[in-house]
Amino acid sequence: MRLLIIEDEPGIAGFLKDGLEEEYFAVDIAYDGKNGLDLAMTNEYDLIIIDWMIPVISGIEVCRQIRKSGSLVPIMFLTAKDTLEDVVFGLEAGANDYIKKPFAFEELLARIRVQLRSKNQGDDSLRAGNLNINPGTHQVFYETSEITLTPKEFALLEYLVRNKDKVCTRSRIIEHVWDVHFDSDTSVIDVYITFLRRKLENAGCGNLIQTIRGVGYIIRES
Amino acid sequence: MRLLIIEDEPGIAGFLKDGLEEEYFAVDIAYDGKNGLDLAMTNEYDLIIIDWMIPVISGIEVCRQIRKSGSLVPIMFLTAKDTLEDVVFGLEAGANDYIKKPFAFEELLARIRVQLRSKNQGDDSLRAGNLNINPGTHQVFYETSEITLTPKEFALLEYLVRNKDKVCTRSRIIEHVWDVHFDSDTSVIDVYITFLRRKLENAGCGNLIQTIRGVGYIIRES
DNA sequence: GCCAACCTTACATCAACCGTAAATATTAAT
DNA sequence: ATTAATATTTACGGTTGATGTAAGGTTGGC
Repeated sequence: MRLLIIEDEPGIAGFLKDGLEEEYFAVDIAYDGKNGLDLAMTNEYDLIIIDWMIPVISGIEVCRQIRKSGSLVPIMFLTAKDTLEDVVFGLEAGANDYIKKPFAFEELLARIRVQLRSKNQGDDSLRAGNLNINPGTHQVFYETSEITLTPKEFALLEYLVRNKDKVCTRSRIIEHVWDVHFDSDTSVIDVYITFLRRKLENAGCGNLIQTIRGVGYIIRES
Repeated sequence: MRLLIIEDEPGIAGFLKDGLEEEYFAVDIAYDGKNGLDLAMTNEYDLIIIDWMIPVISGIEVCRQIRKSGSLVPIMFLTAKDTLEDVVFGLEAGANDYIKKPFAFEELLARIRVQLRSKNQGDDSLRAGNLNINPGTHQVFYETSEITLTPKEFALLEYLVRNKDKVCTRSRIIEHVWDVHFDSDTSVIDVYITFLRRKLENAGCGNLIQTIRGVGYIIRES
């Protein structure tokens, strides 16, 4: 899952990036509104966190612009202010949630998961057949046995399962799971698909990930 | 469906080509306006994407020249500028749509499909009798059973169905399904027609593609 | 019957993908 | 700080599968 953080204080931005990467998110940072808007328009994020007070273009304006472009990506505000008007303003501008500074990291994380879950309609855990993925604990189970994955392996599998029954093209995988936008000249994806397949096979869950030659990969339900 | 991209930055051009080829488009690239115009005049594209700022001949001039030649091919502009005058200029010059740089690949793809659809008046999914083609997922169904096709097979069938009830000449087929690297004067088309007929036959959908001797092929509705 | 166009099959070529291993980067432990 | 362990990336030969070529067989029109 890929997040964008638009926050001008390097301290907070770094703190968030580190914390969220530990939770296996791919995180991009912009230090002002203009840059943030650019990134938001050029990439497909799964969630965007915007500070209220940022230079060049205000947070609320960034939010409006994103919505104006038709995007439905979940947006969360970080705000020092907490008066009623501000909240109303933020929600009117198209935000999905907001959190007051200072905040506990745990709370932010919980709210992020709520947004990502609602995006995925309903169910908390991700499934594909008898495979069960828990984004909160980063655990993967096939039937009763747990499969141990490294962070990148987990992120890749999570992405494929979230998009089950849809073909995941190489460009999209590299955008969402890695932070890369251009360099299409690498074979990391292949290697990680191999890693995943081996571990799944060993757990008795073979043939889950199918190759679509020249395009990408797909996990088919059933 | 065959596209022409006129874009001087190799990074962006390559990124677009890769992404669009994953979507089964045949893609040609020109790195300047002169070259682009040459290609546009000598080949029959289904859509042309032109960057505003390109060397030798400007994007807008390329667009004007194409229109002057009588072609109605959908043209999309990539533009860093976004002032009203530029848009008006672009549309006056005969463009069908424009998209601001930087842009999300998803959005570009959506707009491309809109242009291709409107060309085909209306319906989103392609049909011929009980055969159903989905350009978004690259799937083909006959009644309830899915037919698995390779990219070239798919592209050929898609073209024939988009032009159902019209005779598709060999040269037209080559123009739209293969790209500029194609070495004419071979029997690839015949071979792929054979491949398609076999797979369709196996799915119970025989006699769909008819031969018009000396001219080409046709799929008749009903 | 003759010719040209088309169909079919077999094979060659090329690019994508797989799998392994080695190199590099990161993290944890001493 | 150094070392060890683990994770990630790169490199590369082998394999597979899609695509293109060529050649011989078949069909249809004259």
